[in-house]
Amino acid sequence: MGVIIKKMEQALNREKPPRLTALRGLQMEEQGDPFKILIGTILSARTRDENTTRVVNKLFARFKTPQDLASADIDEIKKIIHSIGFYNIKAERIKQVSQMLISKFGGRVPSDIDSLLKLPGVGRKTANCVLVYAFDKPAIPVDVHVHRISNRLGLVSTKTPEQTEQDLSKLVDRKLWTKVNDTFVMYGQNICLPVRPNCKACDLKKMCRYYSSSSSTTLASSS
DNA sequence: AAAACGGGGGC
DNA sequence: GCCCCAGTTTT
Repeated sequence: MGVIIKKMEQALNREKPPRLTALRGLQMEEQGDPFKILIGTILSARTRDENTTRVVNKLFARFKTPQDLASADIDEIKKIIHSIGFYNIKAERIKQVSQMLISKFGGRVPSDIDSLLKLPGVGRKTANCVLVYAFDKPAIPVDVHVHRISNRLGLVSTKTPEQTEQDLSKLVDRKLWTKVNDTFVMYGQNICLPVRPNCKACDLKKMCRYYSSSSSTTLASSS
């Protein structure tokens, strides 16, 4: 797995541009704060990341703690995050999450999966993000990119992200559990796209089921 | 199993 | 103008 990640990183560097830095609201200046990781991850669902990062920073400039957000005016929250997708639902949820943190978890973000999954708007992917990024606990957040690429490379053979998570966790060294997410996601955005992936730039063709089963017309053209 | 939530960016 | 996007909840 370490080799795979290294080859992905090399390809990403070689393909110069995208690198969409400052990814995911988890690597902002506020990283390490479980509350901000939790809220930032909830807000990032199904939205482009540069945009979300900006919004998250704006939100935390105004509301810094669960107490702040729990008592915030919902319309002000909505106004701040209005430029991201699903902003209406997300505003309600992050306020509810903050309230529940206070009422059920002593104002702190819980560090076990069962408690995290009780929070509104928190599913497996978000819960695992909090576990591994905020608490350095074993967890593999499986989003569409991790799921797709793991299957294309034959690391797993699964239908659901849950299965992928389970199978991957047996395969991956604990040290790499955050890297799998970080690297696969960037690779998925920039090279191993859902459709017309840039296989020309990829050094993993030899082990790739998608590549070996694709005709040249389904791959991205070079010119 | 499928629909619904959704504004912004790429083309 | 059309299509897609670091999911989760509800039907």
